[in-house]
Amino acid sequence: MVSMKEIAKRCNVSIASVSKALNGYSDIGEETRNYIVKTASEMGYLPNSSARSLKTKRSHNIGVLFMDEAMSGLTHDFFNPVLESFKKTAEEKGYDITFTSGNISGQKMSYYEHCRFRGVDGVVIACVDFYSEEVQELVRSELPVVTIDHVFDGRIAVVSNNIQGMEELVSYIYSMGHRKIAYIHGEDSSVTRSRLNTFYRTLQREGVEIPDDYMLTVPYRDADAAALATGQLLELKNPPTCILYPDDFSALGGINEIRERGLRIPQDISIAGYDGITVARVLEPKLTTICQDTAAIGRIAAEKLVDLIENPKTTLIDKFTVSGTLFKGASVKRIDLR
Amino acid sequence: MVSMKEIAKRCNVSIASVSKALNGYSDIGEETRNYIVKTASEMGYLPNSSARSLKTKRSHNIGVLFMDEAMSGLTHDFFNPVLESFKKTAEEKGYDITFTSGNISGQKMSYYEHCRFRGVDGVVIACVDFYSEEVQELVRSELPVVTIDHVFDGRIAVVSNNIQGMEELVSYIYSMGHRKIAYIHGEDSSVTRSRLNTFYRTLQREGVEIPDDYMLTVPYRDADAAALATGQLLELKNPPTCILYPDDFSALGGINEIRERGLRIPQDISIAGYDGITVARVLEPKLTTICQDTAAIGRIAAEKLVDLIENPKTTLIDKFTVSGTLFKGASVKRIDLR
DNA sequence: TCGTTTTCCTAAATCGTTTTCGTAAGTTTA
DNA sequence: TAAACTTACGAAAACGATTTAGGAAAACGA
Repeated sequence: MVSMKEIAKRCNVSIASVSKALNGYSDIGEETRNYIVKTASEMGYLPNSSARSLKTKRSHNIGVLFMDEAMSGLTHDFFNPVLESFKKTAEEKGYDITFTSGNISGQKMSYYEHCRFRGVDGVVIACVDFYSEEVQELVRSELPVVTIDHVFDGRIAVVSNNIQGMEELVSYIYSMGHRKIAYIHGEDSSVTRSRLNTFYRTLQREGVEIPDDYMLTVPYRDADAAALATGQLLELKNPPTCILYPDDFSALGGINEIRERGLRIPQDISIAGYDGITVARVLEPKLTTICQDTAAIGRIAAEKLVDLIENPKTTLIDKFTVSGTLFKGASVKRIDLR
Repeated sequence: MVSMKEIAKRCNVSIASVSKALNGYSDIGEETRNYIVKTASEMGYLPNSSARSLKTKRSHNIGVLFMDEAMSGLTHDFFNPVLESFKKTAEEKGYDITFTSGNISGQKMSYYEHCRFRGVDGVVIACVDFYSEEVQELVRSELPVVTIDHVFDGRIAVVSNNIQGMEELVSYIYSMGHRKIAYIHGEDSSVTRSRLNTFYRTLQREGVEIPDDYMLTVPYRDADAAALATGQLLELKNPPTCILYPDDFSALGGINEIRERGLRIPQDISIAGYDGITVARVLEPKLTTICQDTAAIGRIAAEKLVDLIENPKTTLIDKFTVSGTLFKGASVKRIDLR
């Protein structure tokens, strides 16, 4: 590995001059700089990031904390494109992405310890149990942090606009003539609460009351549970004309159950999902859903985090809301109001 | 940040002793060691990985190189669980995962340069254009490398057993009475060639000849192209009784096309996919497919790479083949042979 | 011509570790 | 009791960069 020292020797200059030439400092002569830069590239020089980090305390590395489980309404199919977009943006700004999980070098570490050990410049948190002690420790720490789909006081958060999304979805379904709308929703989390609240509010505004037995709780992204719940709804004396699911994947489970009972979508019953995962747009009938703007969520999270890292004093600490767009699939039928 | 120096001062010992105590060397007294370890943990000491890497030339960091595009038959839905499993195994062995893409710190770098810059101990390559110059450079380098689903001479590779998988799949379909089997296959790659070859060979052994117009090429993971190709097959004078798809996702496109023409699966036509992605097991009729053992692929890749990193002299350089398992979904009907 | 400023460059300290080598004390052996 | 080992520890040199403080030479102003 060729180091600055060797370049210095070859060029008959000091190491300091090499450093300055290579890093664009001003107090170095034009000729010397060119000469040094040229020989450096000839020698195949590459900076050593460990040495650099050691000295500068900046690693140009961002930690990503996310679990594979379907927590907080952020499902895996949904988070992947978010991470992809985050990675792309971060890389453009010169940062690498490292996963920070529990244990390293054999011994267990907390997330926070792991981050400190690796010397990441900041952390993005998503898809985890935000109430766990470990996450709390990280959020309370001095590290720059951005959270996705969860808001902590005094921390930057990027959240999908569940209020707008749910309102648009429910309004659309209402406008299609549905009045008996059931909602199989995910387990409790800030996302779930926000959607549930908007569901009730939007319908109440239209004067629609939803009976309690139209509301069921299932885990996110659990097709079987969703199928079961769907069966329950279909067996009601007064079944709904439309069923909302916690996410698209769950909706797939619902589709199976509905078809198994010989019913057709949307002729016999309408359904809608949430998220807008890829398969939802491939299947027939195309699923009516709210497409999350995963690219924007990832990009904004990366932009804000890098901004926070590089300009800690002036970066606005706030919640950034990203709106989804309603996809009007064929899974919701227009009902004639007699 | 509390360093060894501070611990040394507090304990009235030398820095060397602290290092020895903390890293389990033998030439340190039992009492001193305990005292040092105790104060270190009291002071909240964490090693500085940059300093350590600088000195030891080992980062305990593994680079992951994979593109989001659907190259080489390794689709995204399929690779995700592989990466997940890889990550888990690597972490258990004390390694972190960093994505190594093209550019860092603003300037463009080749993958190899990026790896050297970050000082990763090894690289796993998957899902990329294995013939690109950049990948070649990496593979020819001195870095420990493991590739997934592609074999380079003198390099460790973990590949899914396409021969066994295809053979099992085709034999099963044959045993269900199908003789007119069409194969919509992916674009050329070593994976595709291996599957194609096995497809022909297996059927030939049974004395079945496949007409050329039963064979169509589409990009991997392109539902629309698969739908188009499906239409083409259905319009043949002598249409097949069963269609094989390059992957499960493509099969979804086929399903749509088939249904749009008023045909039922499997009553009117049988289909089969490849990979065994999650949705394939949720949809009805459940898709007959080869379930890749993604967990094993990721785990073995990580194990081999770590082994290669830690024991370069004795690690077996070889190709490790992981078999998939046939999932007999309802999408293939039994045909009575009259 | 002399002092002042600017330009270009270097020496050296430092970041937090690991690791080699030396040595003093303690222990064993003959 | 002297010689030969062990054991336990420390001093110091790396690793490869960044950065501060300062100095020599050149350029400048009067």
